[in-house]
Amino acid sequence: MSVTIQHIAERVGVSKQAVSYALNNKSGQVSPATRKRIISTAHQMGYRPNWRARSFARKRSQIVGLVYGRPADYVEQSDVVSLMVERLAEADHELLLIPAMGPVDQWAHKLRDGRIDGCVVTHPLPEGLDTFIAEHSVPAVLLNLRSDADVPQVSYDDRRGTRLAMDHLLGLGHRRIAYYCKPKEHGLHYSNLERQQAYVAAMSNAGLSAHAASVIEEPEPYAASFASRPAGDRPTALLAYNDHDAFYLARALNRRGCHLPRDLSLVCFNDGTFNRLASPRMTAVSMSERAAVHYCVDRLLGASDAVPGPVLLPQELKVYQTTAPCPPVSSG
Amino acid sequence: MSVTIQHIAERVGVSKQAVSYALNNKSGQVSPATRKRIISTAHQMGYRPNWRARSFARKRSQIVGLVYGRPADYVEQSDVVSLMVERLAEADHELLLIPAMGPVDQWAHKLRDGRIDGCVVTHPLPEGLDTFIAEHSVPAVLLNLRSDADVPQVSYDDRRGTRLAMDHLLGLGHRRIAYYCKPKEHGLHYSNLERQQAYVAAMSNAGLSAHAASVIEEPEPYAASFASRPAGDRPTALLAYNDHDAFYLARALNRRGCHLPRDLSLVCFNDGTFNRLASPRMTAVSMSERAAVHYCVDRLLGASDAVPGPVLLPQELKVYQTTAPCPPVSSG
DNA sequence: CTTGACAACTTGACCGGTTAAGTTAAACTT
DNA sequence: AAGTTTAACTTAACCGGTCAAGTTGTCAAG
Repeated sequence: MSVTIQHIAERVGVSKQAVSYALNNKSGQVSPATRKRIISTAHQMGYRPNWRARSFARKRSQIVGLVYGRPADYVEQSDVVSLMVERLAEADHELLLIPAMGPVDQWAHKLRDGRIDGCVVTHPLPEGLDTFIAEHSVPAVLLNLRSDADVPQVSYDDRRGTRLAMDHLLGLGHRRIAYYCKPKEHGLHYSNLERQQAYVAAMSNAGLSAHAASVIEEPEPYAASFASRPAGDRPTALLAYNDHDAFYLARALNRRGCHLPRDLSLVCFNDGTFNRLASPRMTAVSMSERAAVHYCVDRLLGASDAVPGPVLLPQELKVYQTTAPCPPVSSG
Repeated sequence: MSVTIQHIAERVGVSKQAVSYALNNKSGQVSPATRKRIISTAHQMGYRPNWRARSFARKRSQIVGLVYGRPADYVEQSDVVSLMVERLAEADHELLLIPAMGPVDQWAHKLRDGRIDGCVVTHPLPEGLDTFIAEHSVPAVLLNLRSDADVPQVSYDDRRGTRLAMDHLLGLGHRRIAYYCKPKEHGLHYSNLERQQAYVAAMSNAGLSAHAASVIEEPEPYAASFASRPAGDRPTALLAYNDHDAFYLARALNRRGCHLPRDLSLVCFNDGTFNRLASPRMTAVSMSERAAVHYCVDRLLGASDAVPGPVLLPQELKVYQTTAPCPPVSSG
């Protein structure tokens, strides 16, 4: 089959252990002359270390896993994936995708049977996975998730991000501002709660009351009702829980002749790939995904200078094309 | 540390090999009674096979790789990734992402050192990888790529797809139809050549000559020139090489007051995630990515009933919102 | 009563590395 | 010159499974 260190050893006339030492640069174990002979022989024989044997012996696979919901959820995480791959490549590691299908106890063993050296868990958090990780001391970091379990975690400062978005909308003169999300899908995620709470707080700070239709089931019915109401009887601005839902809503509104930002100002959370291609590009609260991913990877691989508690990353407001001053006719 | 078959063997009072046989359901090697005892002991001790040891001994990792360009390219491949993960999960395999960074000989050894059982290579094809794969008999399938090397490959019937799109546009009365792509980025890919050739053929079949501005460098300059010309002096329809470029163009046009499909009908290739969220949703030539991915995975894992030569998959036209009848004023 | 077949194990080797613990000879002390 | 250190190796064990080749004991056939 392929060349092993044994073959090299025979060719050079040393033991296979000497070859191992030489190739791994263990200083002071092999003479420079022998090392040189070994290395050049290895090169000339086209030796490639057997990855399976090596990870077996070293008890490390040089692979990091990404745990996420169903396979399809992964499309939404594509920015995270690409950033992770990039960061891992710098450290000579690779990324294994681990979809969380079914009950945790049916697949979570993958996290501790040696196939990965550690993992990043991202939204949605499979039920019970955080306690599983804590119980079995799986090297893991929760990304954009929160948990009471003793697991490293990074998330975003959604309260501050929400304030930025609300200040922007209020500054543009908007008064009837609603919060838009699909409660069934996102109701459980911390970010929805924090965004919604911060929204309510910002409204009351401004002397306004949270708009009635703050939680919306689906884009189509909402768009229909929105389009049928007179301009004075509907929100002039919306804060959307995420980009995905916001795009669906924008399309539904578009089809009914309502255009952004003419008929409605819209700010969403996430300024990802979709938005980079969208037209009009949405004003968005942007997460520093790069910083988050770097933190996760460095924490998993470095393990040393890690901040102990949960890490909170800042958010930024990116003003693009879907927010405009509140039209005077419908203000107040 | 963790429980091994040796521990189970000692507890039950048999050899570790007996445990191995019992747990692997090798029929006729272990008595049903013993097997039962072994399995229940294993279960009760919380035994999990060591994945590294197992893949070392079995010479299989149960991991399939996906080779693609730079980490960022992966965002465009997110649909493929999600389909692959899904299909692989059914066969108890996992997906490792292998970005193709730098010269092939610097990283291609990853494809044959045992970390993966096989791989799918997708666009863009790293230079020389096809011959590397052929020379070293790496189990691989090229997805949406063509190569003269002796490597299994799946691609799409772009000529037929182009005909569908052109028939649609011609049927709507369009006569001044241009082909839009960025030659620098996509010029080398087979699909660009085929689409362009098929476009020219369709035009001449219809008694028309290919529109002058058939190859465009960048969306912004094109949109500017388009917007500045009178309606009678510009294309009424565009066939875009891909969704990504088409979205950029649509946005650039939008900003200049040109709206789809009022001022221009646009058909693009690919009906992926972007399009699912876009507004207006683009009329697109859709690839059966699911079929392609299934073919790749099945071929890698099954290896038996494989079609020998290159496989050509059909394309479909999906009529959405960016194509409309040619306005009478500017026709002819 | 012997022989053969078969079920139900056990023994031993192996996968290809890594690592700890010798061994040997030269160099360096004192 | 004897003892100690050290460089440069080798030997042996191990990682945790898998798999081929024995070794029993039991039962049936001849």
